[in-house]
Amino acid sequence: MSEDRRLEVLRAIVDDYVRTREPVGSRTLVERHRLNVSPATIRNDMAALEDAGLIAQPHTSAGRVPTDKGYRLFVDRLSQVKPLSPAEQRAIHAFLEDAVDLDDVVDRSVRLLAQLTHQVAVVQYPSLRRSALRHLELVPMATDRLLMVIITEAGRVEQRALDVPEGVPEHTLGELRARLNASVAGRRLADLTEPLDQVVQAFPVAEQEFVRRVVRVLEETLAETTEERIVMAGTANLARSGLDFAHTIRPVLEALEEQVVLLNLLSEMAEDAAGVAVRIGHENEHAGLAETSIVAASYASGGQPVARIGSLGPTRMDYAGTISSVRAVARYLSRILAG
Amino acid sequence: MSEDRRLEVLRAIVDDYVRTREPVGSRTLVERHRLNVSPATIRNDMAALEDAGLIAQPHTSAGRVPTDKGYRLFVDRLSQVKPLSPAEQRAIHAFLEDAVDLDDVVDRSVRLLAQLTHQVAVVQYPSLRRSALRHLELVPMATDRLLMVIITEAGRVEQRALDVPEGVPEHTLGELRARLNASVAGRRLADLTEPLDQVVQAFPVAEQEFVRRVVRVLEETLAETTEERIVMAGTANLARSGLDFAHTIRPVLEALEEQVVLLNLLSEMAEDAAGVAVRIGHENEHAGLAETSIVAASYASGGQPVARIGSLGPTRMDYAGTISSVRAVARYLSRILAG
DNA sequence: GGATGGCACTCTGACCACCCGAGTGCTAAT
DNA sequence: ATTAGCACTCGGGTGGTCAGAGTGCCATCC
Repeated sequence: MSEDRRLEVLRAIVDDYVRTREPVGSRTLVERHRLNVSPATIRNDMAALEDAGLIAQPHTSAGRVPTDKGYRLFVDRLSQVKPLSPAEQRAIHAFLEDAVDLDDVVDRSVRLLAQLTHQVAVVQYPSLRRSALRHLELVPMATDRLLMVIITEAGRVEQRALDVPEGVPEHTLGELRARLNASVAGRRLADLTEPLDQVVQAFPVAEQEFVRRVVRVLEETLAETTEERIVMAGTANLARSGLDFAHTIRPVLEALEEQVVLLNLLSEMAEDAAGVAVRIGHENEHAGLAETSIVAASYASGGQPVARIGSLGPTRMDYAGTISSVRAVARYLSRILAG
Repeated sequence: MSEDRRLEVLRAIVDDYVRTREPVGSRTLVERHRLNVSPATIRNDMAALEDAGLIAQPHTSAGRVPTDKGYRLFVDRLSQVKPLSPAEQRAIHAFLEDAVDLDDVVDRSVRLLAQLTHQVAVVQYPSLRRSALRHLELVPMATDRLLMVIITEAGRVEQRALDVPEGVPEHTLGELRARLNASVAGRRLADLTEPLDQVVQAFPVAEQEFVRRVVRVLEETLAETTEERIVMAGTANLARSGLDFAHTIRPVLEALEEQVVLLNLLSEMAEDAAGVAVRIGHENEHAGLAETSIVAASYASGGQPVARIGSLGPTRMDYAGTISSVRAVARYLSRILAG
């Protein structure tokens, strides 16, 4: 009983099942794929695959269906990349290139990915923490209130109001603004503690309390993870693949409404050598996502990965195609943000 | 044949059908509601209601179901307000009050409304156009590039980058900033054209081109409707009421993904005396929403209505309850934004 | 003239029995 | 190790029957 053929059978089962959504039996398998052995032989292989927990039958006397474990092995060892056509590549690039600002880039990316994969697409906004800073502004709103505006290399703009002691002179503010910009520009949060300390020291002791407060708010804002945002598109595609879910798509929709769930998920996922991460069915902690798989990849801004994008659908998905699409969009997204 | 009783019968049919999701027949109707007449009488009334297009039967020998027109009449003349309990009112207020900024307020509002109505809730961000401005900032990003930050009374912050001629002196920028703030603060877009004109005139001719450009970008940004944003919650509730839709919830999800559709819808809807607008089934232009009803109300900031919130569900919905909830949330939202 | 009781008619949905086909596992032969 | 053959299982489709809920209509009553 050849090990190779067994894996070939698994691959064939996954292919067929993904295409037809029907449990696949031994006869149809030998007919559709050119395995030059008899159905009986395949049955033996299937029995072995079932023992190994890679496939299962929904009920006696039905064909076989891949299990999560089966899909996992398929993804890790059997699926071959399905490169996008040059036309598709051009289309992606052209579409993203027309974006006018960061919001627009993110919006276009997520729609694009949803359309390419026919699934639910999610895009995480560039993390403040991991982004390099471009500019920082302090705007007086009242005598005792400042607005801090932070602009990152990726184009993200974040603002935060803070209370300050009354009567800080305008020139102090101006100096602080200048020094802060000189020390933060082009740096990321991790490299910021020391330069910011130096900024504080540069001021006379009497003003240090005020400066320290500003610096602390800046650090807090950058470190804060609650500001992580996600956008989503293609939820309607879930309804189309509704038949792939045991009962309803409700638990999935519920999980998707909890942005926290998605954010955790995306950040937990470990990427393989090719830069793509895949979570299959029950590998997801969240119960509502037990029947869904997620394909994710990081994108970069200024050379550094700053956030992730992903595609989510039923475990019965076209993994090869989805992986290609996710990777392609991530790559073009990085390219746009770099330019 | 009394007209009054006929309407009473319609009301009973709507009540029953909303509660049970089953076509309601003459016998069960007299049993459940204390109409002291015989089923045969009700049948006659039903025939009349059907002639008037207010109810219909899914198939011969089934009970009756309200039509869109029937719901419409019910909403306009028959439904009585269902005030929220004081406990609910307090809960709403307390929940919204804890919000830390505008994003948070909007986010909480939409979740709250989804939970109260068990339907899909949408909240439109305060319109820039209709909001009063609080502050305006000009931040130099490069020698030939400015960032304009606009802050509204409602707390919305909007930014826009613009190219400017090289070498505008710092003091010109400072003066422009001061003059702009003096002339826009507390005003809305409609009242802005003339003051802005005066700002332009206040500068020497040589600098007017630059100033004019800044002013034009400001006006554009405020006028632009593409920046209108919507947030949504409770899509999972659609799955629960999936049985209320002819086939799948897909067209509904698709419509919801097109923010433009929702924005148009919300802005088209005309509010009645009580400040609530209702669109029922086919009254919606969009085909995907032909089986859904929408209840919307405006909320205000600084005395002026600035945007809308709404609740969307199957036509077979609890109109009285939904209307109360939408109105309550809109009112508390206005209160929070005023404080 | 509106309300009612009676009656014949219709349609749906549940239940049931049945059978066909696809698929399996096992065993014996190659 | 592969294969052919065979007995077995199970789901799903087909068709028939039946009860129930509901209707429309007509004659009758107040």
